[in-house]
Amino acid sequence: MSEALPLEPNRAERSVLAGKLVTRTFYSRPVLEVARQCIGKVLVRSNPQGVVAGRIVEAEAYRGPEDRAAHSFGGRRTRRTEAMFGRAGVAYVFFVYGMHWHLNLVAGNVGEPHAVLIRGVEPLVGVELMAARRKMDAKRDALTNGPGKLCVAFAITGDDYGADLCRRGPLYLLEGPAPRRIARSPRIGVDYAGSWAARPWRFFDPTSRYVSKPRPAQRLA
DNA sequence: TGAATGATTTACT
DNA sequence: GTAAATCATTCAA
Repeated sequence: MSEALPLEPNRAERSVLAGKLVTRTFYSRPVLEVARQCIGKVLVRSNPQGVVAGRIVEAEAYRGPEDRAAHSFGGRRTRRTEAMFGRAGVAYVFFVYGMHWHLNLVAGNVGEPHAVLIRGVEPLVGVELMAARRKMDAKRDALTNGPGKLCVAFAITGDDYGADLCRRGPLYLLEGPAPRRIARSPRIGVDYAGSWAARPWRFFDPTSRYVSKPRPAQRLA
């Protein structure tokens, strides 16, 4: 991308990156708790272009096999969903609408196909690199306020499928200050799931600018 | 083998 | 506000 990058992390950025790794036991719990408590944790991406990191401000729980909104509904186990059936603390990455990647954290015990979709992140480290990838100004909320947008900013693709988030590799999660408040609502974009769509399994920090904006169709509901 | 669709984003009227 | 972009995955046949 840009030849001027990467920049060395500054003092504040180094402080963020010095945080403790989130351990696998955190993920090996009920998916609703994982979704709620991952708000405030810090997602880190490290690759040859540089390091970017951001605070998770919005996430949704998907609890297969009973949850009709989950890709693992009905116990569907395929090449795509396989990661959700394995150990917790790895990345479940998938491609939708012919153009967007989405990142999930695998949760629960082995054999329980649960996952947490990351929908919004507040930039903390490498904002200029994110802006270059997004081809927009670094100050805009739209940089990382949606599941597909943040995957572009973090350069997350199918290559990250199954990545272990519990060690300092290309993609991992660090502890961060807990938010003052956590709000919840129904999940976005899962109207096909009948009554499951009404369950308040979306969690977010209501004070953050980087929570995703509802689409027109959502606004009417 | 083919048709339908989606855990969305962007551009445009 | 609406529509286009664009393709892996899924399911039916």
